[in-house]
Formats: sequence, structure tokens, C-alpha cells
Amino acid sequence: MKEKDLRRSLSVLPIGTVMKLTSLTARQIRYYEEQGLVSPERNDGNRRMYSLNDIDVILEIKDYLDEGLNIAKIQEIYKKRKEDNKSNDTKELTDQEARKILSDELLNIGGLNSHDAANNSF
DNA sequence: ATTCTCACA
DNA sequence: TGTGAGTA
Repeated sequence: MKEKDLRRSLSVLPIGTVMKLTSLTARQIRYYEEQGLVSPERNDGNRRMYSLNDIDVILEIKDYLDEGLNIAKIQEIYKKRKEDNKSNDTKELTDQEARKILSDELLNIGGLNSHDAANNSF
């Protein structure tokens, strides 16, 4: 599935489209790039061009932010995910990988809930 | 019209 | 993060 991956990585969307697709402001989208969470290309006139992959990531960032994570935590998640992908570049394992990533993210999210951990009378 | 950088409330 | 200024 390299063809599909390639197309998914083609940066052809201007920030305006990303705004509509993600319901975020240009400010936020640019800020996430500043934090190294997305890496849009800079084609004509120094304008950011996003790929479908970027949209995916930005959408996830939005979800994480929604669940109460801060930029720092999200950066950790993506850093870990990247190293995980490098570990097994020998095959296309997707099920086992997905499980690890999922549990990894859930752990990060859970570890953040220190506020309700105190009054856990149930 | 659209996006970019920078800086300040 | 929002927003306005001055560009490209």
C-alpha cells in the first residue's frame, strides 16, 4: 500500500482547508507545527501545504486536547509512536502495533487524571 | 481573497 | 490563543 501512503502524504491543502476540516483556527494549526506535531511543506510563497496525514494528526491532537492532555503530553505520545514505528520496520505488523500504541496512549491519558484519583471512593 | 510573521492585550 | 498590522 505504498501508493496510498504516498498520496496520503502529498501536501496539497492550504491552511484554509485545514481550518474547515478541523474546526481549528489558523493560529492553533500553526502553533501545533511550532510544537513539532505536524510538518507541512512550504511550497509557493512560503505558504503551508498540508497532507491528509497532517489532517489526521491535527484531528488527533484536537481529540487529545479535548481529553485534557496538554501539548507536552501530546508531544510525548507522538515521539513514542515514532520510535515504535522505527523498531519494527521489518514487517507490516498492524494489529499488534495498534494495540501497543492504543494502550500506550490510554496510559498517558489515564496518568494525567490525578485530580479524580484522590476521591476515588468507588 | 488568502496566508505569513510578529508582537501585544 | 485571539487579533491586528503590513506583506507577498
